[in-house]
Amino acid sequence: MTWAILDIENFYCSAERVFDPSLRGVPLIVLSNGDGCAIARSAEAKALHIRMGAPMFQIRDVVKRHGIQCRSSSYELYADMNRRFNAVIAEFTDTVEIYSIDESFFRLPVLPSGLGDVEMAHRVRAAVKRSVGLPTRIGLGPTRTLSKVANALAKASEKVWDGVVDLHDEGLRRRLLAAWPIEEVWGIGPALAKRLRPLGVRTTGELAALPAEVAREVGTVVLERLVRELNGIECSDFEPEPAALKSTAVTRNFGEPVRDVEALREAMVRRAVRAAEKIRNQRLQASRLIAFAHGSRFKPNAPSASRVGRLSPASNDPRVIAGMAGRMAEAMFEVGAIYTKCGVMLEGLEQEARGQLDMFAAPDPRSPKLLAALDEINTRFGRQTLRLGSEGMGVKAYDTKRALKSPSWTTRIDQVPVAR
DNA sequence: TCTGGGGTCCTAGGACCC
DNA sequence: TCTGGGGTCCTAGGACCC
Repeated sequence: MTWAILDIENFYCSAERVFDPSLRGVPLIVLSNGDGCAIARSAEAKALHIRMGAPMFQIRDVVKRHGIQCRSSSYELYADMNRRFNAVIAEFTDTVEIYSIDESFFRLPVLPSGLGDVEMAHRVRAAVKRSVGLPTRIGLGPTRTLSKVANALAKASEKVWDGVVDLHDEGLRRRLLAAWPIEEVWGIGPALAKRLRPLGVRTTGELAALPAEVAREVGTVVLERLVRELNGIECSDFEPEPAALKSTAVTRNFGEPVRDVEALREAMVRRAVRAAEKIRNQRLQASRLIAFAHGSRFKPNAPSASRVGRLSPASNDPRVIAGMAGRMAEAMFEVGAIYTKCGVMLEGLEQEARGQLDMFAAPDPRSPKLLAALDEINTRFGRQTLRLGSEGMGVKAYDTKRALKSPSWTTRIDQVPVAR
């Protein structure tokens, strides 16, 4: 069996280009929430040395000089494009594992077609290009980790490989891994690379040769498994079902810094309401709530505070969750402090209690119907149609800015592209 | 002036129990 | 001065991912 991973080239940029041809062939960057920094770059923008995560205020000159196109991120569009390309992969195989917004693992051989893996990979790429309009690369190997290395190699030398690398052949593998730096390997971050360097481990070939005990000592079982996988030994099975969400968070920078307790509480409540909505969508409830607020991490003496609370019984009721988060915001607020970000995290997620609720635990037996009505109204008429009084009304200075957002091409009927 | 958001896994250490 | 040996559960923090 073969592991394959398909990733979309410069995903957010490529997704923007599908519906806006004027963005094709020109340098393009997609910005983080609040239009703060570049989180996706087209090949042309990379050629102009725009770094991943570069803050806008630092690259403004280059952007202007070279006419680099900028877009705010449109997560609805990217999520929709993600559904589309996964549907195409699913035409070839019933073993698709969505790994991230722009990558999916799947297994080959896909169908008894008589074609080799590499040939099939090219077919999948062509189908995604034709049906969805997105450019891709595919890595193949006997384990997930090796397919990720193969994918990275395909990315690094586009011209040499034509978008598909297969690391099954041991000779080829030895040769390529010997020249591949460990920092580029899935699972090796800066800290691990730093600990491996003194041991003389700099290339992926050297990493693969590390004895298991040493790997475990330097890293953890995670590194030990990684080394095994580099040697072609599978350490993880195919996961047919997406794993249940264990925690979720809604955290945002403020559009304008916050200095008063009312604004902090209201912003916190808005995030809490959104977090509660997210877990209701998945029929989950939370047993732990963490609220935090802090100032700029680039400024000394910036405020930073958080509070942890237990939700007992577990809940997904915005009145409960936002109530607690709002009280926490008031409790952590310091007079004179300047806050630039706050957020709410929900943990200990479990399946929603179905059927009869505990009559002593449930504050209000009408709640399930009320929440269902809330979600239905907000789905039909738009988020925030029905809201808590404590959320406040209208757009506030602290709300995140998204000045450069493209139209909602695929998710708003009044904004679908028109062909003339 | 201006620097993203959202996840997972692992380990160590404390609390608590018998 | 002496003061066990586990087990489990929880939490905080580090490291990694995209």
